[in-house]
Amino acid sequence: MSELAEDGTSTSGGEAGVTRGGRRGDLFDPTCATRKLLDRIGTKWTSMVVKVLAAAGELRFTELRGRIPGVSQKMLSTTLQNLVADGLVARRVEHTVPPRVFYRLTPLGDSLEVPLAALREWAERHMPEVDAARADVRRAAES
Amino acid sequence: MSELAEDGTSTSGGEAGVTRGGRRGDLFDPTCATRKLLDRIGTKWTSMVVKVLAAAGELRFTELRGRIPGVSQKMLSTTLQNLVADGLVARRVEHTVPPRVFYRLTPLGDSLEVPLAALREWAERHMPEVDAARADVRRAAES
DNA sequence: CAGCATCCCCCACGATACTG
DNA sequence: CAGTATCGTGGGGGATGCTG
Repeated sequence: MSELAEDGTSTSGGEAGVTRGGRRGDLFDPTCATRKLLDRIGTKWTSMVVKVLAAAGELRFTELRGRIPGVSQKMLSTTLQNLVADGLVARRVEHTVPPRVFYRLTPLGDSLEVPLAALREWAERHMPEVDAARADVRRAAES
Repeated sequence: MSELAEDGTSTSGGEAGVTRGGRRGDLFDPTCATRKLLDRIGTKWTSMVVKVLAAAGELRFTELRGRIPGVSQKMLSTTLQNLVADGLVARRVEHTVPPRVFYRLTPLGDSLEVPLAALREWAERHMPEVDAARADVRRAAES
């Protein structure tokens, strides 16, 4: 297994620093697959959508909304579009009146659910410790 | 980084008072330990720092910088502070001239590395499929 | 060397309104 | 019902300069 796969990116160098005047279509990409993935699942609702779909199998837009408290329809829509574009979620439309749209995980999405579930388990198991550590630091900083 | 200090504890004279703007009804989902975690590791450099520290054991600030292409001093500093505050990274200072500061994973941080590595493996294995799906969608949208 | 302080840009996200 | 279009904002994050 290869580790440290990321190449240099050459952030410093001749061609960087165009940032200030405004640049078009740049690619700042370090080709780090993990970071790209984390950028995706790190967006606020993505992991939750995946989780809910993994648990429920197939859901309609509104059902999804109902199971994800606090999400706006815009963000749910955007999140789903991204997931569909990424090939993680399949979208099925029934052209009735009113229309019904179903979402479910693709096999790829299902395979992502595995490491994601592991992360969830870690979170539920260890986040209390993290919070305790934070509280600790806060107290130390105040005195 | 996300917030986390919703408890006021305004030490009169301190700098609490996050109340500006007044957010109502936050704290929705009970299952969002995961989301909090993803907010953390979803920040641009966190997972990379954890990875590098997991591989190297203990590193100084500059060494860390050298192994994470593209990171700015400010963001590395911020990231490390958060990781230390979260109890995932330990900070050790040698009060010499010039000073030397070492960072290494705590046992807690090490335990996080496990699911994180699983996620990395998924990414390296399946991100090509994700990218292919994206390209596919693009082509479909163009015609 | 390690790291704050400052400025500023960009974009994820929320609220609201409208459509097929 | 299942979205799109538009506007506004907070804060993540890059660049640069200064300090102990």
